[in-house]
Amino acid sequence: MHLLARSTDYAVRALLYMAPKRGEVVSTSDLDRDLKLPRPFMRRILQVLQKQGYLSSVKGHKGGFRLLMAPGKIRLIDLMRAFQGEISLGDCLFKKKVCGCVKTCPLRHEIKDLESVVLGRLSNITISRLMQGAS
Amino acid sequence: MHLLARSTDYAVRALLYMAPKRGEVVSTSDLDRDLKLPRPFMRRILQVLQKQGYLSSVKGHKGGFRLLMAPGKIRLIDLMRAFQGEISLGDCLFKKKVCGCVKTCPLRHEIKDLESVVLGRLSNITISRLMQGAS
DNA sequence: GAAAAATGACACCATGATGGTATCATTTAC
DNA sequence: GTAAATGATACCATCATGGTGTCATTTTTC
Repeated sequence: MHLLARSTDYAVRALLYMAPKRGEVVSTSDLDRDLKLPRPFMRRILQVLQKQGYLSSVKGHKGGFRLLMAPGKIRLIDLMRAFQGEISLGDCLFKKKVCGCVKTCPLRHEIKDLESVVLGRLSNITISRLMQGAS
Repeated sequence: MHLLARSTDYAVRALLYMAPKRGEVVSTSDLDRDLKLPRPFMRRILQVLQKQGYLSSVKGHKGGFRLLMAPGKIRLIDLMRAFQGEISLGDCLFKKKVCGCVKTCPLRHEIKDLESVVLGRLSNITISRLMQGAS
């Protein structure tokens, strides 16, 4: 059971790498050289981060990506959503087929409860907080 | 992202079904008739529950399973472990390949933290508690 | 102007976990 | 003896994930 997908993890690493270099253009090659992550996969991830507004892209030779958002505003939960979809521990596994017991299902209730706890904590984890934590 | 696998969910349903019938023998057919879950899959699940000591089995005609353990002692976390393996949100995704930063990895630390919270709450959820919650 | 180095946009593939089925042997009530 | 159950497994289909590859376009640099 992985809470974080690899893609999310890679994204975090990339952002942690770029955070101190704010304003600078960082290319996939830079990431590849320093972080040793699978390059084409990383490219895809950076493109997502760009579309989500975390990065701006610079095309052409000497191009790359630039960090747009303040590290304190980049929340882990949002990255997870971008790469893994909505985080819902508590969705009923059965779409109307089995249960019917939407209201009464005790499991659903307990897990939904837990979910809000998890989401709450994940919301507090930001890139800048992770940067501090690395010390 | 599913915290609970379907197998775990089925197991819970089966146990909730059997709990009020304690002492009685319940067969796969009974479960099948009343809970409308995929029968051969259910069989496999009951066998696991038996091997784990939750149920005893009665072979032959009119056979089935009998609930052994008190509903208050059956914890969701243990069922999850039985059907989904060890619940570890925080394992590093990379086995020595990428990181090296075992101590410093900030993500790892934060998630491990969250993990203990989740495990703690899951440990408190028992079958009997779910029975009450259904009211 | 041409080559090099970058992103944009996809299509594609391999693998593993999960959900689910099927089969055959054995046991036991009637 | 037959029906109805479990024991034990082998098997299969589907899907999410991780990862690769390709082609077009852009832009710097010479």
